[in-house]
Amino acid sequence: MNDETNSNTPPIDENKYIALRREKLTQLREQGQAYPNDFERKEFAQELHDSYDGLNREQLEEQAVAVSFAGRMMFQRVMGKASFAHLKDMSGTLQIFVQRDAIGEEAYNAFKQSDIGDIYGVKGVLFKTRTDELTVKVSELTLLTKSLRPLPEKFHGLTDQEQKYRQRYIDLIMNEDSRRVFKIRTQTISFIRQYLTDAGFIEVETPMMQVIPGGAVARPFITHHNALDMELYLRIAPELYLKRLVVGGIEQVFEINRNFRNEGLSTRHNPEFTMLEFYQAYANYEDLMNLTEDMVRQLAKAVVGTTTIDYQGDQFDLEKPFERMTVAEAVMKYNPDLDASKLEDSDYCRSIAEGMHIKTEQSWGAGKLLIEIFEKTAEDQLMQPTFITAYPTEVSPLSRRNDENPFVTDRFEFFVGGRELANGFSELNDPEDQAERFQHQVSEKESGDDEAMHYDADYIRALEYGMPPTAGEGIGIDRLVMLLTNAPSIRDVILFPHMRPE
RNA sequence: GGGCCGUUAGCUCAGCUGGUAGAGCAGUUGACUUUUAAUCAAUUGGUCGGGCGUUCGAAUCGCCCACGGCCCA
Repeated sequence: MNDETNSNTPPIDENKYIALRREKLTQLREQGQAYPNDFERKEFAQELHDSYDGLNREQLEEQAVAVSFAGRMMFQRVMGKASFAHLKDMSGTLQIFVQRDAIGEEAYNAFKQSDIGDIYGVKGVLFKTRTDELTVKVSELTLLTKSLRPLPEKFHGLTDQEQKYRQRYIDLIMNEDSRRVFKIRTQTISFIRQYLTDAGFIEVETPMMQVIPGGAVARPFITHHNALDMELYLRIAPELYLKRLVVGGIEQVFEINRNFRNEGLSTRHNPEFTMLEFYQAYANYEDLMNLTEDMVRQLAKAVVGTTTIDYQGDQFDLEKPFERMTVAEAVMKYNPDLDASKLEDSDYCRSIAEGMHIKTEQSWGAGKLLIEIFEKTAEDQLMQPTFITAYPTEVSPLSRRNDENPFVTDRFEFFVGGRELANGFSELNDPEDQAERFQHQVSEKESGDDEAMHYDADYIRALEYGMPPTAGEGIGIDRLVMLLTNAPSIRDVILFPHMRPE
């Protein structure tokens, strides 16, 4: 960073606490290397607890276990000529016991000057206190990093939502539950990756910057490539690229990566979010429902140890077979007064929708109207794990038509707690049907729907080479993690959620 | 985009119908060689989110703005 950028840096908050710590840092600089990098950390807190918590005082004393341990000081208690402190590392917390007579008067006085948040390396021998807490009796103590900013008070921790999101590092230092959430997130992604790999799927990476944003109905972010002087779109979905790979013979393929959608923010929407998409040739949407059911059930067992999920006051059972019903069945279940035989009649659906104060467009057919009715009256009632099938063709431009009823497609969405977690279908592999559907989307776009899809000519060309019968699915990882961690907002499961600049 | 709520010390929060801004923890100084939200004594600390207005007087009332939270579209 040069001087100019420094001078452009807005001043950040300073206060007397920071000033006092800066003075201590200045002294450290005068005494030598203030930021040493030669401490050799050999043990983690948790492995020491695992190995030695079980031993009694006498056994520990006999073994005289020497350790070299480092961490952030989260707690310090000075009692005259001896002090206790807790050092926290990535794995957990370990107590240290520092005595003047063991490390010398000069070092001990320096230790008394330290602040909560300082990072220490210690060498010493393990012992147990009167209350049987595993503790390092320190023989050598090194201040590795001076902390200049005071941490939140230990009892309440950091509760301010905004600060948790903007300064996630403080949140992670202070809140065990936040660390737990992000650990479960990591474990979730690892589990899924392993599950699919074990099932013969191959993981790939496809473009995040696309010339034609496809694969979903959403508004994209636009960016610009200088050398080529052209607009590019951040992807809204990887779908069309993954299906090109199926054409190319990668018959079972998946990607876990970020999608970007230029839409409003809410507790369920972040502009960038993580999606799993996977495709399997010679499978249909029912195979994928079965796979999803098994994967979600096993995932829950693996990462939270139970298939009974407590979520914001509700309880969901992932053990018993997931319910399955069609869109039309769901609409009738929650609107028993409707005429089931007229749900494919656009005039009928329009009058019902308008009676529900749904804002409709003239161009909408029965399928779109039916989905609006479904979303308004049924979706948020789907609490227990439920697959909804038979989505109207009109709202499923990439899905294969149903053989018996071309009004609907071989598609499902998966709901838990009233929230859509997954969307899958037998893929439309008829290039001529796909071309027509794209054409329909283009006319929607021309009549003002800026979320409608573009015509992707190369994708049609790929299909013309022949894509085997295939089923594909997308699972929203963030929402899945919300469910598993009992998180009320998507921002709680994204390390650095999007915020307006301070 | 609309509605409601919030923004006060480093952190967590009080602050009534307008009258010199408070607590706990943290910090500072001192005591204490097995503490667990340690204890004891003393003590510092504020542009009350920003701006404008009403008023003799505004953290408090009104308007505007910023940021956040929740709900709705």
